[in-house]
Amino acid sequence: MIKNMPKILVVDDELDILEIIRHALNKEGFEVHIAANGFQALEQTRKIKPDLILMDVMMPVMDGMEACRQLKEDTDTKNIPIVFLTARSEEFAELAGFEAGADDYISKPIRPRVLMSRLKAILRRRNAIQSSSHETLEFGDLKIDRERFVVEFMGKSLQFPRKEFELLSFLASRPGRVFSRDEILENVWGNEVLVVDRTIDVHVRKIREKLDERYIYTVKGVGYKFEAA
Amino acid sequence: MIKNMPKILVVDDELDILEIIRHALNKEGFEVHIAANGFQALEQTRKIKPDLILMDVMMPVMDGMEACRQLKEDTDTKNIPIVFLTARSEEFAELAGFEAGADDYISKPIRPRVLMSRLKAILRRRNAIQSSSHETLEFGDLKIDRERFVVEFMGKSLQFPRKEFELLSFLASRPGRVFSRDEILENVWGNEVLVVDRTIDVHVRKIREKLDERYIYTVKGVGYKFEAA
DNA sequence: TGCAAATATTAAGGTATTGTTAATAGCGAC
DNA sequence: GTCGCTATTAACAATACCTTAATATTTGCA
Repeated sequence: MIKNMPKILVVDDELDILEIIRHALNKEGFEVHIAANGFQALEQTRKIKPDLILMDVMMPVMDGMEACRQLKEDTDTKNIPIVFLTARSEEFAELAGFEAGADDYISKPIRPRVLMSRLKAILRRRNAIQSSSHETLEFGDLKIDRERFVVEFMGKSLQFPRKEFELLSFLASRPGRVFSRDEILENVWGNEVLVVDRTIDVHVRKIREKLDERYIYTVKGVGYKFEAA
Repeated sequence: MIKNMPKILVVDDELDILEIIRHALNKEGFEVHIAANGFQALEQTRKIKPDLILMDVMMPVMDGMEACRQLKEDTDTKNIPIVFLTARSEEFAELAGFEAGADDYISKPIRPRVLMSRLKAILRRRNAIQSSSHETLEFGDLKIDRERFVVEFMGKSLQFPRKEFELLSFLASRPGRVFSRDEILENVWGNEVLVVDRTIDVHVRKIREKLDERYIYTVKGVGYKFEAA
């Protein structure tokens, strides 16, 4: 029902600013979490896995720069974009933030419109279709074109629904390898899905129909695999 | 596997800023060389033939403007794009910079994402210009003339509104490739627009009307694609 | 063989995504 | 200013999709 809105962690020691930003972001539909210093930011980040962190540079306990550095060192968090809030004309701070791995910064005083458009621009970037998975997979008379989102089977071009395509594409990315339902859910549905695993069976059914009952095989008690033979 | 990364020469007399920029560019995979003034910049340029020069305007020994002028006079170096770093509201300096042959300038304070995207854009443009960036695209009875901003469809010449043209043109620039709405926003609307993504749908509607419901196809849950078939 | 567990299958409902229209705001030309 | 065109948004409709639940079938094993 409720769409999966981006989670944003806002970090600032000034409570009123925190509140203002929180409110503004909430209104846009973001899921907002807060922290009051760098240390809390680290904790929160590990807990909630935000899609983006908006962080003040100057803070007690642990400043933004240091928090940023630590987050960028951790494999689990280094890909989370970090946007710094800086006082105007803190040029050096900005450049240093850049070095620490920040993705952007926004000068105070904060203009809501600007804030929004920056955040959205950054988030948009991550929503680009993963370029790494753009190779087309070929197996005899089956071709999975990840660029066109099209499956070609025995000469015919088939439009697969998204989940079916992703599922097939995932399994076919490692032919022969058996994936458990849990692995499939992890990879095709994502981390926080609330889906019964019988759902996979249904998608498998549909795919098998379209592909003449070939390619996807059940390994009972284990999971599914893709096999070209 | 190691790609031939662009060489960038960074010229600034402030060593700490130089270091930070160097580090940041390195992280993006550029091969970075440095110089501390205009004179060194000339030397370095002749030696390493950088793909792009990022240069402060204000420097001792030889300022950026003068260095730029000299580089643009030399046949060997005049095609190397030069980007100036200028203090905020040095409008005059910017104008003078263009006169001196600069390709772009970036105002301090430097915004990381802006810096990167400008540099990449310039490098991209350079690569693109030689090949084919705004040639006219042809697909059977559809012709997209990017020079005249005109679409010819089944013999008739149609004047598309700007956004519709840009959208069609963008999708058609990589036929078959599916673009997510976010990618489309990023590329057609630009970096910092604040536009609801349903806007795309409306433009798509209008384009489809004009093109007889052909060419633009929806991939549900993913995005849109252009297909000539 | 028969039983239990795992997987298949089907159809139906709810939901997310897109389609479409119309209203509004903005911009430029005259 | 007014007219006309474009861009954007909002609101509603349409539909493709995903998921589930209920039931059937298969498989492994006692």
